[in-house]
Amino acid sequence: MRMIPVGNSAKRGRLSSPAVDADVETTVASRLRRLGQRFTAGRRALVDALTKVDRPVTIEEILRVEPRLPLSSTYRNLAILQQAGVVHRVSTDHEFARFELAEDLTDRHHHHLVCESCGTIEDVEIPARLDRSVRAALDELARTARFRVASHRVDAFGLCARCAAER
Amino acid sequence: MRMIPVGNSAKRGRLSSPAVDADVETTVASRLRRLGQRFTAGRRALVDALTKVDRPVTIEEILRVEPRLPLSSTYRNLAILQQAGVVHRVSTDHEFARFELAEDLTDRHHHHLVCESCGTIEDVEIPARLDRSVRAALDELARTARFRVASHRVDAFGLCARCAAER
DNA sequence: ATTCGTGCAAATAGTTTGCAGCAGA
DNA sequence: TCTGCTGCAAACTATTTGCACGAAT
Repeated sequence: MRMIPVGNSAKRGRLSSPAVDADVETTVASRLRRLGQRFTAGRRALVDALTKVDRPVTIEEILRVEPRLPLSSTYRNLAILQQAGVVHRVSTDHEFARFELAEDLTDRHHHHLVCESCGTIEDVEIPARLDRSVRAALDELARTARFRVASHRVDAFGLCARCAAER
Repeated sequence: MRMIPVGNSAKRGRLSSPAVDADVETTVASRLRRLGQRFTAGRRALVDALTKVDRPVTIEEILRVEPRLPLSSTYRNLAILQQAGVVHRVSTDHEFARFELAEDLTDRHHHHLVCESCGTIEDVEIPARLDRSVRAALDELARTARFRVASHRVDAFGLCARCAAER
């Protein structure tokens, strides 16, 4: 398993300190409270870790950043945070599940470049107008199937720069 | 069986008979041969089962249709067929992996309506022009990340008609 | 004090693999 | 005949859960 540099999101005014955006903290706390759940240190560490990386990460990657977190609590807390709408689980063809912060916490509707070789996922933003067209088309098709669309996903699969170089 | 007519090239008529299209048989056989693999009865049964259902199915669903297939051989053969480019593995947020025939065998570039409640997936076709726009936009974004796009995916998540009714 | 979270260890479950026999080219 | 496919059972591994202790309200 290779080391992946933990890059910081180029978001305006984002802290580079270990602390999480106070805004995000408040939102997370209130969403947890809504479920009768507490915003404990372990959960804060998870949100922290996910804030620092701007792409979906595996549990292993999270534990590499936060080695003090026990495996079982991490699974349990990611599930809770997912229920609270704070974390989004991204399914992949690779062996490990990946997690990211929910879009409404990052204010960045994005899509994914999924490397079929190493499983790494990069975030990208497609033009808003195109995204709206996709959504409209899906809504229209869903109508025929009486399917209720909640969200959509546009992903690209292929080879990341690193894996392409290794060939 | 939901067909949504769209301006996509519907080159070949679909059979409604239980047997697999002879065309598909030939293609599958040759792709297997390319890997030094045989087109055995078990593999034929798998292709058969996937041809009959027009959506990604779980192993359990396959075995319900073809109960004579042993579990381990099914996993092994699906992996082989995937390598041969005959079968495509669809990753989901649900517990089971799902499989479908490769698009170039069905001549139907399609996308998915994924039910977040029961995990069932329906196929839909979005307008070809929109699909091309999506692809172009992803190619453009990928250029920046030096990512090589091989394929893309446009999926909708929500509630299928059946699950929506149960609420 | 009581409820909820934690962390270890053990269990679960989808998937993979070793191996002996069988079958297709 | 000779590889390679099959099918059973056993192994593997990501994830989940039971339980007793600790923390927060």
